[in-house]
Amino acid sequence: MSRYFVTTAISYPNGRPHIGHAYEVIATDWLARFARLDGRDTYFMTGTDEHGLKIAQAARKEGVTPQAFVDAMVQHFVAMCDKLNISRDRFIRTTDPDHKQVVQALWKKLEEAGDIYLDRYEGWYSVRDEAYYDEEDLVVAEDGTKLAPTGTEVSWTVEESWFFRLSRFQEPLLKLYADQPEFVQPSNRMNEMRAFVERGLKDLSISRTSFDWGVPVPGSDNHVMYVWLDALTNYLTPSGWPAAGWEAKWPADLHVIGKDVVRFHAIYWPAFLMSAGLPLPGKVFGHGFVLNRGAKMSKSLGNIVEPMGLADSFGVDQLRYYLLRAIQFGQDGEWSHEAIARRINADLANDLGNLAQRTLSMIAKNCNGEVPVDGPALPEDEALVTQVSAMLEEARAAHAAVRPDLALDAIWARVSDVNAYLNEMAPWSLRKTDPARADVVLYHAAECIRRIAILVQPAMPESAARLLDQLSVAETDRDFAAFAKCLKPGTQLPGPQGIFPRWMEPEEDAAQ
RNA sequence: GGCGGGGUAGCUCAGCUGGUUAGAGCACAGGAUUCAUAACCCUGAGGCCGCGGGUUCAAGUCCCGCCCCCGCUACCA
Repeated sequence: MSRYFVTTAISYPNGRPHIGHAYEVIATDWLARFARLDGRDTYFMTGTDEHGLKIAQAARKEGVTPQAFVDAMVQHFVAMCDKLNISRDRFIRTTDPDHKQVVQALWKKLEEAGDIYLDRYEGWYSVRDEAYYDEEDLVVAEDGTKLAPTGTEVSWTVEESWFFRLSRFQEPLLKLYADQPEFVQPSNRMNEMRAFVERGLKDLSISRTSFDWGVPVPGSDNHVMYVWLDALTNYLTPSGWPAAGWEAKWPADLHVIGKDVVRFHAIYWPAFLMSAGLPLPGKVFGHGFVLNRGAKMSKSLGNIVEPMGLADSFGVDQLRYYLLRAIQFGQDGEWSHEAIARRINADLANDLGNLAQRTLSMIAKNCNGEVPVDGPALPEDEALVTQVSAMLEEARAAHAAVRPDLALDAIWARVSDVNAYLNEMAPWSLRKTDPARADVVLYHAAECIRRIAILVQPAMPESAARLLDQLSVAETDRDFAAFAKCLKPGTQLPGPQGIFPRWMEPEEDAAQ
C-alpha cells in the first residue's frame, strides 16, 4: 500500500489563529482525506512551533511563564482543528518531550558530521527587544544613536553562537533542484530558491545565548537552539528517529507551507537532512495567502479574519469548500463575505444541493423511496456515466499536483452535466408516458450523485456523508475503491433532506 | 538596483511551440420549464487581449521600447 505522509507547517502561537492558519490546515486535510479514501497509508500532522524569543516576550508581557503561555494559546489552535474537522493523526508541539529528544539527536548527528562549529555572531542588537536588526533597518536618532525600527537603542554586539555549515550544501542543493525540478512547487518558488542558492550560501547561526526559551544545545547549556532547526525537525519527530523503525514514518511525501517560509523548507531543511544522511521529503508546496478583500491582513489594520466565527455563521463545510475551490492553490486568494455567499448559493445550493434534492424527491415520490430499477441504458445514459467516471482520474491528477481547486472544478463540471441530463431526459414527463424509462433516468442520476458525493468527501466530509446517507451507501462503500460499485435497485432510501441551504443575509432572514 | 513572473469580458482566470468569428465560471439580460433549495436548462449581451513600434501572408501568441503590478534578494517567524 502506498504511503502518504503530509504535513502543514507548524503555527507560531504568539497570537490566535486567523484564516490563514485555517486555510493551510483545511487544504492539507483535503490532501490527507483524499489519500486515505484512495487507500493509501496516510499520516497527517499539524501542530505548533512554541519556542523562540517572541513567545518568551509575549509570555512576559502577560506575566506568565512561556510554558503556561503556550499551553493556553495552543488550545485555540487545537480547537480550530476540531471545529474545522481536521483529520490530523498527530498535533505536534515543539514542547513535546519526544520532539526535544529528536532535535537534540539531530544536533548531535550534525555535529558528528562536522557541520557544526562554534563561532561568534555579530550584529546590531537591541537589549530591550532582545533581537538583532539589519543595518539597513536601523534609523539614526537626532543625537546620532542608532535605533531599531521599534525605537529602542541598538549596539554592535558579539555573541557566541553555534553555526551550521550551510555553505557546504550549495552544490548538493543545486543538484537536488536539477534532479527533482518539482521538489519545490509552484515552479516560480523553485526558481526563486535556485536563484537564492546560486548567489551563494553563508553558514547559519543555529544557537542563541540571549534568551533561554528553546531546546538546550547538547553539551552547551547556555545555548538554546535557534528556532528553525527546532521547528523544522518536527516533521521527523513522529518517526522516533534515530530509534529503530524510523523509516516507517520518514521521509514525508509533502510539506504544505505558506509562501513566506519556502526558503526554510526548500534550503535549510534539506541541508540539515543531507548533513544527517537522512532521506529528503518528496515535495514542498508553498501556497498563497488569503487576502481580506484584496488587502493583506494585519493586526495594525485590524482586518484579521477569524475562522471560528466564519465556521459558525457560514458552516464548516461551506468555509472549507470556499477556501478550497475559490482560491487557486499556490496563488494568493481573496476572502470576502460576498464571495463566500455567492459560492454557497451558486455551487452548493443551486448546483449540487438542488441536483440531489430534485433527484431524491422524484425517487421518494415515484419509486416507493427505493433506488429505482435500472434498465436498458440509452447512449445518453452511458455517455453521462462515462463522463462522471472520468472525474476520478481528474481528481487524482489534481491531488498529485496539489491542486484541490482543480479537483473541485472537475467535480462541479460533472454536477452540471447531471443537471443538464435531467433537464434533457425530463423524467417528470417520462413518468406519464414511459415510467420504466423514467426509472432508468433517475437511477443514472442517483448513481452519478453517489460518485460525486464520494469525491466531495475530502472537501466537505459532513455534508458528503449526509448525502451518502440519503443514498443508503454503506459506511464501508465510501472510499474510492467503491467508486464503481453501483447503487443496488430496490435499496430503501431514507428520504431527501436539504443539505446545502441557500445563504440568506441575516437581515433578510429576519425580515421574512 | 539585480533576477523572475504578470498586465485578456464587471470579477476570478484559460488561451501550448503564431493560423478559422478570443474562451470558461460567477455576476447581468432574455427565453424555456416547473421534478427541484425563486433553483436547473438554453440563449444573449459584454473584450483598442497595458501602451507604442516592428517581423510575418497571418500576432493576445514572436522581437524592441515604454508604463504599471507582484514575487525573491538569509538569521522576526
